[in-house]
Amino acid sequence: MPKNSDFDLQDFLPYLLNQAAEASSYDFQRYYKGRYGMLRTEWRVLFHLGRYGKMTAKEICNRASLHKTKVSRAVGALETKRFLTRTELPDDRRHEQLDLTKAGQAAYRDLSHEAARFDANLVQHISQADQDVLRRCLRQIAGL
Amino acid sequence: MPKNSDFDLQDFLPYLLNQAAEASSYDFQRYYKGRYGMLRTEWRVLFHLGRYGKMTAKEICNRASLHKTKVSRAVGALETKRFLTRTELPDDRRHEQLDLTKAGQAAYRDLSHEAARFDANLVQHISQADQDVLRRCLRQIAGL
DNA sequence: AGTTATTAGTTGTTTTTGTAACTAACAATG
DNA sequence: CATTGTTAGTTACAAAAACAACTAATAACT
Repeated sequence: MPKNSDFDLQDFLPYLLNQAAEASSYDFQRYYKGRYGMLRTEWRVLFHLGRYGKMTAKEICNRASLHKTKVSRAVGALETKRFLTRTELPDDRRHEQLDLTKAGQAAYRDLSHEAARFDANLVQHISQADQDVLRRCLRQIAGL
Repeated sequence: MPKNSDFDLQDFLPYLLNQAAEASSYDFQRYYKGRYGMLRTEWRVLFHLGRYGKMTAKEICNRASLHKTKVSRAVGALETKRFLTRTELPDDRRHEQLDLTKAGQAAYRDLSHEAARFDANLVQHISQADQDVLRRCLRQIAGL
């Protein structure tokens, strides 16, 4: 069985991407899960609201490429934790604007601070030039 | 609220990695799921056995960074599909050697062929130099 | 040998996802 | 202004993953 003709699993990009994504996500979990009992989707929603300001669930779906059911559940969980409030918009009562509460903003600041440190630590052994290439390639593959 | 002092979500590596990983994995599913009804873990186990030859479940766990329960269930599913056989090793009856059947090998060849094509397509707009940087960085982050 | 500890693998139970069907509000068409 | 279509969001159910508890075989210790 000649295996050397095949390309190696270590070179298969979806595999590599998953391994890298899982490794880095797993380590960062400890912050949002450990400190606030949040799920990954909740952390993403929180990040979007904290970073880009008040918006509607649909906008988060689009920006974060998340399915509406995931966002719906995350918003519900964040509301229960009193990290955000919903306000029905008078012009179209289907939309509801999501706002972080003080507690939500505090959690966002804390976590985004950790995220920046975490990120810096991840790439500390990668040259600036390579980091730029890496992020550019990832954005392209992700279709961002 | 000064948001510009914060770093952007688009630059957070775990986020980017997840987006890229999900986008690429999602598209490749169609091959192993569509053609053989396999789950991602099954595909990984098949790939390991096809690429690196017969081995034990534990070895797959270590090489693929997969939890033993996932591998156990994937092996069961692949056995049901008659893609592999188990043989208890006489020297230690806890281990069982996993071997691909003819059908398993055929599926592996088919899928690894598609994987190579898929991979080439993913990086078609990325220069060879950048691809090298990308894979090197990913391997480092993944801890491979 | 007999007890305890490890290791490989499985099974069961709980969380979390994914998918589809649903409600409610609005828009467009006749 | 009824009918049909679309959109935002929720809910219910099925598939999959995570985690813990378990069995069986071997190793280590006394």
